[in-house]
Amino acid sequence: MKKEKKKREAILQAGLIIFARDGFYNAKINDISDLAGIGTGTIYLYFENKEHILKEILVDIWSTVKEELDLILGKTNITSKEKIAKSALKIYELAKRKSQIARMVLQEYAIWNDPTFENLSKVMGGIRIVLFQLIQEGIDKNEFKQEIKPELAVPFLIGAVWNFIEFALQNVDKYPQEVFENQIQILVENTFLK
Amino acid sequence: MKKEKKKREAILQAGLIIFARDGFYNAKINDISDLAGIGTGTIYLYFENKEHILKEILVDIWSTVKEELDLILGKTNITSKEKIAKSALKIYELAKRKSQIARMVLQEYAIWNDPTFENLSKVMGGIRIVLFQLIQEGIDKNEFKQEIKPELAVPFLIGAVWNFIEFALQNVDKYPQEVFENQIQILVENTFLK
Amino acid sequence: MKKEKKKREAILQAGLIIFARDGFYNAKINDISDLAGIGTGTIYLYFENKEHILKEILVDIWSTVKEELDLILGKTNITSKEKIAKSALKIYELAKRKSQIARMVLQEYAIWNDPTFENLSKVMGGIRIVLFQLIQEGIDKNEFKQEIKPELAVPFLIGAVWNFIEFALQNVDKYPQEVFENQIQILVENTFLK
Amino acid sequence: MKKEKKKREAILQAGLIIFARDGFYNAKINDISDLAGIGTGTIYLYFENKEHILKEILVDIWSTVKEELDLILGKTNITSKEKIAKSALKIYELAKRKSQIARMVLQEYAIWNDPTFENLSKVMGGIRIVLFQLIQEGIDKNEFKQEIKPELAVPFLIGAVWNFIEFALQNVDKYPQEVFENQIQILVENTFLK
DNA sequence: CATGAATGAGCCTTCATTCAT
DNA sequence: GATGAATGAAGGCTCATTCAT
Repeated sequence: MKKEKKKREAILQAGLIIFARDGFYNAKINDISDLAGIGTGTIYLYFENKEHILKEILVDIWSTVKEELDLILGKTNITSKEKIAKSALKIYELAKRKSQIARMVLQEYAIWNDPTFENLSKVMGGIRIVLFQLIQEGIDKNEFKQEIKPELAVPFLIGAVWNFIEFALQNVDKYPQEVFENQIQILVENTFLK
Repeated sequence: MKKEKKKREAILQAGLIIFARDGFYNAKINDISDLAGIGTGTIYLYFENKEHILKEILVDIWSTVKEELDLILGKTNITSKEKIAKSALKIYELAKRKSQIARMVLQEYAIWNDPTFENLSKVMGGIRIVLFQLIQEGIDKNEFKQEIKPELAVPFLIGAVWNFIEFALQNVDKYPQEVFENQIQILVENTFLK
Repeated sequence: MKKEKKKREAILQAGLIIFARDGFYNAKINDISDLAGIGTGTIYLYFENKEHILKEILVDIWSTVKEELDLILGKTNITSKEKIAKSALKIYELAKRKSQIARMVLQEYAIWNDPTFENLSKVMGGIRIVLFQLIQEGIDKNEFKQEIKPELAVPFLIGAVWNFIEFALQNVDKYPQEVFENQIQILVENTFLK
Repeated sequence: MKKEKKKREAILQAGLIIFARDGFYNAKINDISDLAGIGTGTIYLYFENKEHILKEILVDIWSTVKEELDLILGKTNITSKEKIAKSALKIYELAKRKSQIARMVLQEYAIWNDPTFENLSKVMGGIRIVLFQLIQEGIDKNEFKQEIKPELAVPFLIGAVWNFIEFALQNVDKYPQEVFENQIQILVENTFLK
């Protein structure tokens, strides 16, 4: 990794933590640069402004999510029911593993669709498409209810999983992990089955 | 309606619109007072500060939602499946009727659980309880899947409906209303059925 | 006392207490009107503005002081030494009896000489003149040091007594009253004696 | 002098002038920064807030006074009478030399004892102690009146000198300097002598 | 006369961004 | 490239004063 890349990375890492802790509007650029171990001005060598740091963080995370979903969609040896359950579980696992990241992403939901964040919208759009395909596939294979309209089911599904995760992260100690993993799959599967 | 009430109401109405348009942090107190047709300082005769305006707006809205859910929960002549579908539909209708309000509420999701907003947390907690009871009832009556844990299903359900509405409000022209109403019920019902 | 007078009086009484408690700049007009048991606007029927309330309070108090000093100056059967000691004692007693008033007067020292407070300056000027005459008399009668310049001794004396009182009021419990009374006389007498 | 020090100093200098001209409550931060030739925000790089600027100014000045008094107290080759006279003269000279500073200090008397200004109270306390020792010494050496209680004489003395200076600064042209210097010494000496 | 709700000018402070070194 | 001191626009909030009732 080159030096330049290293500093960009440090800013993103620090931004992640500070944004997650304070939220976008209460996060201070100086806190980010301090945590990143660089000068205040250096931030502006790598990012246009505060918003662009957040944008890139969110794009990174959701890109990872999308990659995982693409893998699942591409599998041929499992049912749609299994695919959709696996997708939910995968997202849950990702969120748990990087709970700090997840928290941040979840809290800044208001920005997901902000038109000024083009790249982000693009990534989010990509995720919606994958999920759309996943659901459509289930319908086509007659595994899922025929009345379901995939384009409307997608936001339903995303909101459900997202808020479930938010809850799970806040109540990490109240239930064994298996319960969370089990429940998210049951609920998601059930949502679409005939 | 007394004069005093009228001015409070004007502030809340204006706050609603400005907060929905700009988000909490970008909303300017002067924009709110201008829109309300009052002086800057007048705001502070009725509200402690900017946060408290938002708080009250959110409490008002969620209180209405809770009242409706209480009514549904209290019915004795319908199945749990119907109750849960009706609940989702009711929330959807409320949101549609006051879409501006809904938008605002949805965007400020980050504040729902903010412990500094006591009253709000209380109302949200109340809603969670009603939904919990609704789901538990379905399980007890053996209408819903026994494996479902209601306390985990609640955030799943809330997130699902909330994000579905967000989507519906953004795509109001793309589908006839019946489709939205139909889909939200199908998806919600399905989530819990055996 | 007529009604009108009564309300003026109430404002002055309340102003006294609030100004003494909070200082001029931190005192709030509403606190004064509340304490006076009248409406906010009523204040402005009797006083031009906040400053004029303070002005009148200070004029009242210093006028009382001046009257007492005039009486002492007019006496013919006592020495100048006794007169000057008696003057200091008198001021001390006045201050003690109305310690709340005194506190206020003392703390707003910065205003004593403010040119915008004409009447006040006039009263203060009157006090200076009385003290001047008192000291001059002592010099003329050869009781006091001939080198003393009365016009310069006056501010010395005023500052001394004033700050002594400030200290006494703050340490009311640490010494018996006789000690304060005794000391103020000794110190003042001594200052001028041959 | 380093750059950093220079800017701090510029703020203190400007604060001095503005506070002296307008008083603490009427002084505007922007006036200070303008006069200091810096940006508004720069003030807050060096001082927590408006109050802290004033605090530091006052501490600086009174510290200088204390140092001078310590020197005088330490002398062994002069009488207590001379010491006390010299102290008063020294303070007078300091005030004259930096009359603008003195004016400011005098006008903000109300803050001298404000408990929120710890450092300042500490310095003022130090001055009181030195004067106490000075007077006690005179009593012990049987130069001063035995009946005098030093702890009560101190506020008397401080108030006297402070108000004398205030007067002197306002009437600088009316008397030759020697008169002021002469009188302050006579009055102070006399106050304590047997 | 009396009221107190309404006003809005004014000010301290913050913090994203810049730029001289 | 890197820095961090400096900037100054912006905005929430206060409170003396007003005026319709």
